[in-house]
Amino acid sequence: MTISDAPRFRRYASEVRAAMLVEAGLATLAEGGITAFTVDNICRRAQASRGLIAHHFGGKDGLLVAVYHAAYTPLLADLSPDLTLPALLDRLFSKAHFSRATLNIWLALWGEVAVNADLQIEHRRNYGAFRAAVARAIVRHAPTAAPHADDLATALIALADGLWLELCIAPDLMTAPRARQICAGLLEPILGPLPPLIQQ
Amino acid sequence: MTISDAPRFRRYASEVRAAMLVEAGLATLAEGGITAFTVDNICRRAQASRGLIAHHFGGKDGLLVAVYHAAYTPLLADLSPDLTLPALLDRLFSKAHFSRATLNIWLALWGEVAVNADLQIEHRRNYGAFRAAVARAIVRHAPTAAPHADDLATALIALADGLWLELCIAPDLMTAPRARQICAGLLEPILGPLPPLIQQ
DNA sequence: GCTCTTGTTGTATGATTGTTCAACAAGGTT
DNA sequence: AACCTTGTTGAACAATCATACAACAAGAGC
Repeated sequence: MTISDAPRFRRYASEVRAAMLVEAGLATLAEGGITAFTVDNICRRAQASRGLIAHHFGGKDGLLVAVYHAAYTPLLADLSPDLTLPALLDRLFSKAHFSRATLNIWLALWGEVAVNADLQIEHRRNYGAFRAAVARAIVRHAPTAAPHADDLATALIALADGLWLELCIAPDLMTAPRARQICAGLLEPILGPLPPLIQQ
Repeated sequence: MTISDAPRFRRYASEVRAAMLVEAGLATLAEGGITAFTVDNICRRAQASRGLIAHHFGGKDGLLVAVYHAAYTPLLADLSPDLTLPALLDRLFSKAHFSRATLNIWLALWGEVAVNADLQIEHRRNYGAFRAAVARAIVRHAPTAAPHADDLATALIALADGLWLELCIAPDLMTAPRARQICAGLLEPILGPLPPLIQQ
């Protein structure tokens, strides 16, 4: 009878384990919404013990803030000042972002943001940065639209979010390319042609 | 020392009490999101004992479905076939509907719908009826748009939802009239003038 | 191979969750 | 005024929740 001396667990660097927990949190939100966002569920998925969330994030609320950050990261990455409008649309309607899993995560987060003051502050800051980038891209694409750039940026983001929401109702009908097409169809009379850069 | 013989509680007709619980459920969602949607919170708000939710709705899930219905009711009411497009916009961007409280309720519900199969079925049915009415109003307003009526209806609803979502970020900046104006601004190049019928 | 740092475990704890159900009483009917 | 229907109560229950913390051990440095 041999007693296994294989390590009972593995030690990770703090940032690595934190990232694993955030990833598990995102997956949990995608699968079960905010209701499923429990310490047990997340730690089970991350294959870690319950104590780790408190240890790395101070508690469940801390992890939720980190998860929120992680959700926003791909949208805010590489927002260079000379990002073109078609490139921005490509990003908004990419398969990775315009997906059911990502939508579920955002719906769960929005429901919390609407009601949680701390998340709200963070939300406004991130959203503000994103809208500013959209407005810049609009002006760059159609300088004459500059006076209404803010309204147009708001409308563009609203359209993207609303079409995205459509995935809740008809995930098979509302594909990313079709959403992009509908969005461009409404903007082109005002902003000129907005061809896709990448064929999906 | 007198012992009060005032009734310890009041009996309501089944439908009346059910409506009271639904109302309390809506208020709870508006205030605290889906996380606050608990039997205790709702019954406390409705000034009823805990057993009543099970008695009238079979359980918490049953109440949630009823609450979902109640949230959709004002949107689906009076969708007569000859509803005009400006009148429809007036409804979507009315102060009662385009409000923070209503948005919070919907964000909480969407987060659940995304993840709950029963709610999803109900959601698709209601949403389908609503979009059909929007498409009818579009064709009625601009018959030449008939071939793209479905896409336009989708886009219109998406815009309304997305602008509504803006209340999460800047409740003071995004007013109902401004949202209506932005929405009309995008649709008018395609559908012609869409003046508000009612001055808010 | 020893030590020391620190990431990790898992139990204990108390609060809160949704559901059940037997007892109760409000209020109309007779 | 006695009765009966049925809406209502609230305690009991098991399950689940987030957190705290003392014991543990992985693995790098020596």
